[in-house]
Amino acid sequence: MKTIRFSSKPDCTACKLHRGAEVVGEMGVGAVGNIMVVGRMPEIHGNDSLFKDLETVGIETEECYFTSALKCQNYEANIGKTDIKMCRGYLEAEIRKVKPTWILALGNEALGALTSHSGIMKYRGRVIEHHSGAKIFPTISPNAVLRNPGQRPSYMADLKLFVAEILGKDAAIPYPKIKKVATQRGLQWLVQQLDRAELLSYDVETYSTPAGNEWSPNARIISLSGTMLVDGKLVVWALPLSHPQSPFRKSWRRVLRFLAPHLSGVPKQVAQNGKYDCKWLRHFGVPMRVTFDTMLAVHLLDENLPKSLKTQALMRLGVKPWAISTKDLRSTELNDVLIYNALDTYYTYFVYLDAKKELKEHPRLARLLAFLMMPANEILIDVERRGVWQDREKLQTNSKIALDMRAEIDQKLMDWVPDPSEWPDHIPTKRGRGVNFNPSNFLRWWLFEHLEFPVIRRGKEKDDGSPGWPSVAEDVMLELRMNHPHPVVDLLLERSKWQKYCSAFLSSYEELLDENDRIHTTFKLYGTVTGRLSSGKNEADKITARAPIRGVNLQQVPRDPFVRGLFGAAPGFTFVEADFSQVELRVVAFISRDRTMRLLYETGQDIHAATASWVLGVPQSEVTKSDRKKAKAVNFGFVYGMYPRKFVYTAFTKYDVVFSLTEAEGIRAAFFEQFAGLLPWHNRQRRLVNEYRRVQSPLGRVRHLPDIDSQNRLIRMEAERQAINSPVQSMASDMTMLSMIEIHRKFEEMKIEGHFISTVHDSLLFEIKNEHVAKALPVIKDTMEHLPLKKKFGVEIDLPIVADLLVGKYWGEARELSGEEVYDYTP
DNA sequence: GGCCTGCGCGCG
DNA sequence: AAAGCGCGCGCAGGCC
Repeated sequence: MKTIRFSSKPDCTACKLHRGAEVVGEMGVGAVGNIMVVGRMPEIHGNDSLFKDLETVGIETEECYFTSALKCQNYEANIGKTDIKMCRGYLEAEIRKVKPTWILALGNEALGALTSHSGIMKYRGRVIEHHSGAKIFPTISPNAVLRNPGQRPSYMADLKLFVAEILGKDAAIPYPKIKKVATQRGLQWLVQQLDRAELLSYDVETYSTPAGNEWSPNARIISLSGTMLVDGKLVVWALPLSHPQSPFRKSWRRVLRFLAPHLSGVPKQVAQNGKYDCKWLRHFGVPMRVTFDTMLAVHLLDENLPKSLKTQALMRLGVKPWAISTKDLRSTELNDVLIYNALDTYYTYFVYLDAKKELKEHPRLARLLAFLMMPANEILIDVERRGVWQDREKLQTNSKIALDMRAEIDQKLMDWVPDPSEWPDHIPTKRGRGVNFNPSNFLRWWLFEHLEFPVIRRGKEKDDGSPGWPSVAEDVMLELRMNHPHPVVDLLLERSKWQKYCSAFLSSYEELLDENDRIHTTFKLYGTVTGRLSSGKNEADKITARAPIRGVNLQQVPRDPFVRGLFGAAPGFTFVEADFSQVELRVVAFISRDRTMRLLYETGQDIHAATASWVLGVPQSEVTKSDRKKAKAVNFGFVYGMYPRKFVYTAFTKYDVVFSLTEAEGIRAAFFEQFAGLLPWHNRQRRLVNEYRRVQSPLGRVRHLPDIDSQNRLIRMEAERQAINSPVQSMASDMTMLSMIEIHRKFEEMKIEGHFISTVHDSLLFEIKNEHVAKALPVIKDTMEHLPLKKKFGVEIDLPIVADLLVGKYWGEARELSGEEVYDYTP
């Protein structure tokens, strides 16, 4: 292999980078005609850890040419586009000489130098053609990975993908023979096969506007595919449905209904993110289930890894991504759609096998999948389909009120706005120079220059080193109200509330409320690193939706009854909210075994009130509701590793109470003296994460924390705090999930007419037929307070767990029940 | 006009 | 010197 070394240009002064540089004009070195690796600065030439990464995925470093986008080594300068441009000539000369077939671009600067594109996170992993004919493959820079090891898994996945692209062929798994089911005889064949199959991995291709919405009038299933295990043999098939070229384009609904019992009768049903496919298939009359979801399994095994089927197939099976070109499947060749659809199920099956094997080595994770994730998934399919009832009239009334309130405030604010002729030209707004009381450049100019309020705080420093925007956040306004009272400040504070209500909540509720006055969300069981659910629109909506879409976030509904009180129970039903009382702190007491905290809970005391009592120095009997709220800040903050400075800030912004730094230090010291078991617990978690680079919850949920290896001390400390918080948050949310599963089962067994309709981390929401409320309440409370944790996970939580029940017509306006009322309920 | 990011803020 | 955790979403600015 011929190698080449360009002579360096130590006297280059083309851009500013040569000034103060450690190395000037250093060119690349390495082999000709094969792979060119382009980093950011010349350090890349001898980067041992990069060499190791490349060797790991099977790239011979002796056969590569190493060079950089910038030829000067200068860590002080702020690198701009012009600097990269000036260096481009050198890089192009190297490319002409080296004639690489592949170029691996590491980081945004390399991407910019090679393609003029910017945004490495967007372009990573895609092949881009260079004008020389070479193929460019961008990914993130190895230095970014060193600074932030959490990026490592996806970085290595990219490198593996790069190798797969170079080799240009798939690895271990043979390409399947796909049976196209397009005739009556084909359907008969499919029925026979399905009836004998022990396992089916399935997937649907769908079309609707907005995307991903099975309720749309134009929603249709384009095709359905499967990979089956029949008598020990794999059978792969694809069924065209509503596609212009499909023989079943007119009868696809009937075809589905015909196949329904045979499809849903297969004992094992595997899918990737199958909740989506189930929602669609159930909507069109096929009662499919998911007995094993590859996405959920993969998420449990490593919550940090990319979970898409393509990535998993690549990482686990070495299969190169398969794809079809266009988004609108109706105008894609039917055969292409079918192949794509079938390959999805085929590779899902192999990912399933691989994930199952891995789960065998992690029995606690396997148990979480079987006892929590899959049952929860099954329940959530119907919960999402059912939706939550809203009072349509109330929504209309309140929407109008909110809009009017905002308009009224705007009008008052206008009194202080000067005539546009007095505005300076430099107000840089793209959308004209209109008045805008949202956080905008107009507002910043108006407040801080025209009205001459002092700048309290600035946002993040900009890339070129200039100071960030003056902040107009709520805490800034609160401080202005205190020290520089002015009607404008009060009005703006009031306005931001109504603005948020209008834009984020009421208007989207109005758009999304369905014809049965119900509003829908999509829950994700793989949306968080701790095991909590996340809630919102579905993925497809986020990408393509322009029109109204289904999917509000049910976990951030303002507690103000003005908004929360819109949600409720449909006529004839009662709304029931069941809250775990202080469940996270009880779990802290359980895990840390702190004696004081345990004693407080064992004797049925209120820990927030207790903390309020000694922080504020008042007897516990005189602790007010707002005192208790302040104490919450103390408890949560310090338990999870908050320090005095931040505590002062949070106490002020979130709880409206002013502490000095000295006071805060005193409170913190007293807190850890009071709960003497907490710091030793913190230290245990720190030791564990440093030793194993991960932590586990008592139920066995794993949080990987690769950032513990960061070279940056602040990032390491962040990982340590996450090691403290994660097991607690995980256990608390798993308790909520288990409650949901158990209560759902009991409702079915006891034939209680009522449904679980939503959850917000430590609370469960139900809609229960009026006549069945009395029967349901004790079931809910007993289940939550006595979860079968011992039976299912071998964990005995030796502390009282308490659930508070609230009953009413609307959420947020429901009445809290006493213990007796739960067991002897009269409406 | 599409797409991305930073910020601020809704919730637990 | 700086140091709660976990989310999703809307707006504005700015790039292409």
